[in-house]
This record gives sequence, structure tokens and C-alpha cells, in this order.
Amino acid sequence: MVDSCFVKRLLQHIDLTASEIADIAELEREPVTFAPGQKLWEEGHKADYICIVQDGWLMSETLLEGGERQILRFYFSGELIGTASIAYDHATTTVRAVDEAQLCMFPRARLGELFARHPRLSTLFYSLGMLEVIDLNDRLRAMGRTDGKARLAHLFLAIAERLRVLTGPESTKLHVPLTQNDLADAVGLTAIHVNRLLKEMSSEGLIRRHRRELELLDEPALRRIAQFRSRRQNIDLGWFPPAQN
Amino acid sequence: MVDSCFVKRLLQHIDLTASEIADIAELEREPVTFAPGQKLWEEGHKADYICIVQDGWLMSETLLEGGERQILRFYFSGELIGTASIAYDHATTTVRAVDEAQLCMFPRARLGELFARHPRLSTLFYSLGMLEVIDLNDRLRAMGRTDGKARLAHLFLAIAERLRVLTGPESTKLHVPLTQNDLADAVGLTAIHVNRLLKEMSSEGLIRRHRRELELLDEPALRRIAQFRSRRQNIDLGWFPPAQN
DNA sequence: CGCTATCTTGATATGAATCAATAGCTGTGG
DNA sequence: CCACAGCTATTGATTCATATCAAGATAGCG
Repeated sequence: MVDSCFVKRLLQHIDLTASEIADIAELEREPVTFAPGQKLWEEGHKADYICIVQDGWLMSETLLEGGERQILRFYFSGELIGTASIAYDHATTTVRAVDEAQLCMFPRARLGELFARHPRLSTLFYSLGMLEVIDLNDRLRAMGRTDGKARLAHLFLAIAERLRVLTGPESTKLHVPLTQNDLADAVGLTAIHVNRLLKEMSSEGLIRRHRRELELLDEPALRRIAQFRSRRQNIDLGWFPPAQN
Repeated sequence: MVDSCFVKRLLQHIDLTASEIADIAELEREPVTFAPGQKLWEEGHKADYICIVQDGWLMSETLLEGGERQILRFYFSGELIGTASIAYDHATTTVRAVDEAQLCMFPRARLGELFARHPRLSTLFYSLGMLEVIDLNDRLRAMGRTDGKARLAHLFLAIAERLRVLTGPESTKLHVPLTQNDLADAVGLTAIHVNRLLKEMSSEGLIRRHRRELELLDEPALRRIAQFRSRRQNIDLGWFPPAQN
């Protein structure tokens, strides 16, 4: 019954009713495939869709006038894309697939209906949306007050923490299909400097990186360097209203 | 009837029903005063409250191990504080008053009840929450890919845009009760460097700053420097469910 | 098998941090 | 009402992290 990866993710947080599950599953019809590099939508363009990631790696990015890019967020299986721009009728960032990705798209109005039918899901979605704020706060802290190596370590750990929801908590080998250029645009450095930092981190036995695989060899040290605070905790359901059906 | 600054803010976006207004107004009882510098709560501590800012200036911040500080967000009249940590049972950042502030505090469960009674408000609150994500995306872009002067310009413009919701769109003189040290901790620089940049910006006729007043003298130039994208737009109500009572 | 993206390395330049010192301002207590 | 304490702001000299410029080396891919 639960073949929806989004439902699976929600069930890690909360015990959904059959009716809630059925209505969420309704959103996951006809997955669409996106090729690596392909855009879901572009910054500034009209956008009315929300996507559930079935599978794959995606990212949200924004360009500056000089052509510099800032990568804002990565998205993995079971996550929602498009909610960040939900307050506006246009996309505030460009979203594209990194690796080939499978997505289920639905119009925003479906989310409105879901909120109306299931008040408890509206609080759940609100909580999950606020987790994105926390992630961004953590990124901002890293960007503003730590050096390049710490920012890279932070990025790796943040990605690992989110990928492990899917792979289990022990996996140290992660599929990370990012180029050094992508890493640079995510942490606000140049690709050249990222190259030197990665080499340094490898020689220090912190990580191993080959092709699209990243291995975290000394995670305690990485956590120390990044001053990483784990966000892997149960979410607080105490304030949620009861499920209505 | 509408003496609630929070309702006033919401009414700028959406035409609330009397019942919605009444239930929101219920949240704004007995404002509490916080002195400059006083903490609402501290990172890591148990926290179950949401606050509506009646009046004043507040900020959210986080400390690093070496004592460095990153300021994450400022809060103004009519805004909600505490939502960012709503997914956890503890505060993920420290929040304190910058200037003397008046707040109305209420437990999270009240928000859950409100969502259950008024589905349309849950979509509205969700949208407003996602605006915070957009703000953070913009900050991240500035931090990762622009230099100190652009980051300062961006901060000033972002503050101005949000203060002008209260003061009207033409005001160029803003009350900004931040020290150079605060500015530095907000944009990820040292106070010394901020001092030099402010002097430079003053001599270029971009701003004037005296004590707690900031004047934006050449806003077009500031926008160019910061590559500032205005976020002042009506929010998209198209996907909201109808009001139920 | 060559093309193009990716990665690597060295030399130099620069924005911002650090170190150090001083001056101004604000509130407080005697 | 003055003097002192403690933030806040200012300025100069030096250092450091990271960017920029330049050139190859690899490696996946059609």
C-alpha cells in the first residue's frame, strides 16, 4: 500500500490515518523523468506546481549578474520541491536535476485542498517547511562565520544526514554527483580553492572522493571542523490538532 | 476593532473574515515588555512558545565555539517569532530584543487549534513561513557570492523593505538600532572592516548613518551594488481553500 | 579517437582578518 | 557635576584566506 516515498517519509514522523495516506498518495500520480541538468523551472518564470521527488538528486540555484551561481539547496527522494516559492506566482529560484530524477508534479491548489481536508497535515507540512528554515540558518552560520574547509565539511555532513534517511544511519559511502564546481557554488568558494581543500581533506584522512562517490572517513573530525549540529530528531507533534479522518 | 498589528499585517495580504480576525486577535493578549539585549529564549533550551511582535526590534542569533556570532534574522512589528523552531521541542537559535520590544506570547498548541478551525489561515501561515525561506535564500546568495559592501547594501535594503511595511514606502530615514558589531555579525565580516566599508559608503554618498539612524541616500545605487531583488509583492492566494467561517 | 568538461597545479593579487592603539560617547555612582 | 568604566567607533600596519590568472593533465563520451 505504501509505495509512496513521500508517505514513507512522513510516516517516520507521524502515524498517518488511512484517509490521510490515501489523499497524499493521490498527489503521486504519473512520475515524470528529468535528465541530468534539465530544469524544472527557471527563476522568475510563472510557476504553480509542487513536486514530490520519487528518486534522484536535484538542486535549487540562483544566478548573479556576473554569471556567478549560488546553489541554495539539494533535494532528495521523498522531499517536496516548489514550496519555497509558494507565496508568489513565480519561481524565486531555478530548480534542476543533478542526476536523473523522477518527480510527481501537482498544482498548488491540491495542497490547499489537502490542508482543508486534513488540518493535522497542514501542521505537519508547516513543521517540515520550517525545517528548511533551520537548514538555511545552519548554512548561513557556516557561510558567515567559518572558513572554506569547515563549510565543505558542513555541506558533506548535511547531505549525509539527509541521505541517510534513505540509506540507513551507518552508511559512510554516499552517492554525491556534484562536481568541484558545484561544491564551490554551494559553499561560496571557487572551484580551484575547493580542489585544494578537497586534496587537503583527503590527505588528512577526513574524506575520500572518487567520481561521484564521497566517503566520510573521519566523521567525528568532520563534525568538529564544521561545528556541526545534528538536526536528526523527532519532530514535536505535541501541538498538532487530532487527525479528523 | 483591528488594533492587532498582526491582523493588520495579514489584512495587507488577504481579506480575513470576522471569525478569523477574532480568533487571531485572541492570540494577542497581555503584551510583555523585553529590555534591549534581553533574551526571549536561548538556543537549545526547551521552548514551546510563539510570539507576535507588537512593537520593537528583535533578532535571532547563534554562537560558534570560538564565541563568534552569526545574526540570522531581525524581527519587526507584526511578525511571528518562534515558528522556525516549531518542528522541535527546543529553540534552535537564541532570540533577543535589540531595542525595547513588546510581545504577545502563546503556546504552540494555540496555533494548531487555529489551523484546525481555519484551514485558510493554515495556508496563509504556510505562505508567510515560506517567505522566510526566500529571505534566507537571498541572504545566502549575498553571503556566498558578493563582497562585503554588497552584503551591507543588501542588508540595509532588506531591512528597509520590511520596515517600510510599517512606515510607508517612501521613508529613506530608518531607525536601525544596530552597532557596527551587530552589522558585522549579520553579514559575516569583522566590525573593523564594517567600519571601513561604512565610511566608504558614506563618502560615496550611498548612505548616512548616525547613532541609531540610517539614511539611504542613493537607493538605486545600493540596489545595483547589492543586486537586490525586491520581494515586495502580493502573495498568491490562488491556491488557498475558501474561508470556512 | 578526438572533444569537452573536469580536475590539478603554480604564481600572483586582493578582500578581509588580525593586531595594536586611540578616541568618543553614555551611563553611573560618588 | 565630575570622573571613571565600558561599550562603540576609528585608524594604521601587517597577515592570511581565498580569488584570479595561466597552463596542463585526465577522463568520460560521442
